Amino acid sequence: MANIKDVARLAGVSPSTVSRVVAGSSRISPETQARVREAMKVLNYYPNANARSLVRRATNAVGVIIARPAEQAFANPFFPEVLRGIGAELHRHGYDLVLTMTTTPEEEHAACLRLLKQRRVDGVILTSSRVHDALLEELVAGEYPFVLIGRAGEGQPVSWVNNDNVAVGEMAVEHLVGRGHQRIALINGPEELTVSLDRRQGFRQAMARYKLDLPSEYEVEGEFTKDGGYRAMVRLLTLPQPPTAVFCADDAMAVGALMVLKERGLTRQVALIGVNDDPLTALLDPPLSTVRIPVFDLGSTAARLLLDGLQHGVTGPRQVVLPSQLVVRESTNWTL
Amino acid sequence: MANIKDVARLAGVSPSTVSRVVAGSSRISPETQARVREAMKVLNYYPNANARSLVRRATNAVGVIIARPAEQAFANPFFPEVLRGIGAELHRHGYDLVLTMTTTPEEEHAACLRLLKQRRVDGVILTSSRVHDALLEELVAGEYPFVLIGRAGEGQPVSWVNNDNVAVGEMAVEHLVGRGHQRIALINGPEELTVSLDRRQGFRQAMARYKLDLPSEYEVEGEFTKDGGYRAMVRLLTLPQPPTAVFCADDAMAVGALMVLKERGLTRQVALIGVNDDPLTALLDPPLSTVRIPVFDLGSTAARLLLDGLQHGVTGPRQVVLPSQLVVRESTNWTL
DNA sequence: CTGAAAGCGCTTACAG
DNA sequence: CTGAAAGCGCTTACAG
Repeated sequence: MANIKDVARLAGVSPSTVSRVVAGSSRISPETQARVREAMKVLNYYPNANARSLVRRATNAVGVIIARPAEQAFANPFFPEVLRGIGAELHRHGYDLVLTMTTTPEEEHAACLRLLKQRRVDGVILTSSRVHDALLEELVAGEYPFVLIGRAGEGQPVSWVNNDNVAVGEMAVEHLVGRGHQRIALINGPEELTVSLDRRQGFRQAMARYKLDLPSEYEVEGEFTKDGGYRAMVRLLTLPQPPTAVFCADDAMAVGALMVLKERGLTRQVALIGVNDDPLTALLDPPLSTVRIPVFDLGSTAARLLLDGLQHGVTGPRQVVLPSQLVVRESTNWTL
Repeated sequence: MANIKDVARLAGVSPSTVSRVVAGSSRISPETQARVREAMKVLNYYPNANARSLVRRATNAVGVIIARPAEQAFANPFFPEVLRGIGAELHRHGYDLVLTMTTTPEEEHAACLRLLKQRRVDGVILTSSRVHDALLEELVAGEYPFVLIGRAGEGQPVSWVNNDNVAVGEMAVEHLVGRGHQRIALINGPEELTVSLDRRQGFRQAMARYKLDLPSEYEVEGEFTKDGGYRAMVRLLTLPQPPTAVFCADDAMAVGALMVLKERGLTRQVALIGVNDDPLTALLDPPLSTVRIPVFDLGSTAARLLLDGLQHGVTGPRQVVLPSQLVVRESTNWTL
């Protein structure tokens, strides 16, 4: 493969000059530029990014970490879609995306540092946000550029992009109350995730606002999967006073919950609403109501925040909250 | 950040020795090893992968190209799942994954060469296979290590992993014939993709074997999306003799086709079978029959083939075909 | 078993 | 406007 010396020789200039032409430096005469470009084309020259990284101390690559138990990684359309958003924005700015999929927080931690310190990516995007996260503190302490999809703790100097998860919980409850429900339960995701905490907070706030009774058995926790939703719904139905409506903190869970209702012929007895707007849930019987999250935008915005820092030196933590939207379908579109 | 000289100084050895310890070279005395390891730990040393790549002429990174019109990229669970398979295998061997998403063949071509020649990834995995592909020829000519998910043309010296798409088409028809159908149509994907050609070939072969009439209007082509399936089904239903069963070359298309049937109350008049086993299609009404593709395994096998070449110098093109499996559900589980 | 030296392919002050 | 030189952080024959 041709290197910069080959090009220089063919063009009759020094390697420095070739480097300047590649970099688009202004102080090169048009004739020299033309000769160099011609030589580059003849030799089909691509500058070696690794050599360049070494001296520039920048790789033009961003690390993305998807942290989820393997089985769940992509069962849920959230991750592919967020990746698409990130990829689109990185691509627009000529950055490459180094993808790492991890299953435990420890693995995530190690992978992230390896990416930054060994692979030397210019920054990192984390796609899961946990409540206590040693990784965040290490990244802050090391002054590594990174953006979190989700949110950090109050006052932590971290850049993040989140959707309004508290509002998501509130919207769901408001909608259900509007349909006449009073006994409303929550099937929530793992409580070490901020997304679960926030949706629950919104749920509780709205329940309190409407002065609705909220027995502790009405809040069930499970995995962000069909199975998690299935098991949770089974438990809710064993209660002496089962709920008439259930807010599921994720569409996959809502699908699992729906399976229980269908098996027992209860689909029109218990209202069901999820979160995410997974494309296929609209086609279920009944079509699932949901709160639509701007997943692509979460990804592209995270990438944009990161690149603003890397390219334009935009400094200091920035936080962005994107709005979500209620989508009413048959699973809740009836009055108690 | 600490570099190899810092470690050497602290351990009281030369950089060469540190390098050998990092590489796990055998000819270093245990005492020296211990001192070096201690220094590495104290300084929290990570070797700079870019510097290493430069001299080793290997990056320990593999490029993965997902080539699909943006909207479809991940609507279909194929890509996330194949990525998971690739990622798992790469991770096991300490390779990083550089992900590139492209929309046109030209973009794919350029991105692929950039990855290999500029970013210097050690090899590439292509996840879409087209019928005439200039890229393949360039990769072969350049002797770049790569593996295709799908297949190349007959006799092309290319490594690939594919599922048995001809058998997929045959299985679908056999199943439908077993249920008493004679008027069977095909809703196929874009014909520039080998996957579409092969499924169609299987479809045709089986139709011929059973001596069934196959008017040209019974083969409709569309995008691998819900919309594509929707439009194709509408066309089939305008025929004077509409089919009693339809083989859709992809689950997303089958879902679109199902929407048409539901709108017209024809779900029990026309049998429907898809391909892929998208998790949610089992929950539709009626649950969709399908042919299950081992998508994760396609990804992990592709990565394994590539790494066999990179790590163990396994040379020469190799081809692997993975079996698919008929999954019968309500959408076809009735007799005409 | 260990070190000094050369070199991987670039970029970038410095000098002219 | 252009070039010679030093250096980015490693690895690896070569020598001992």
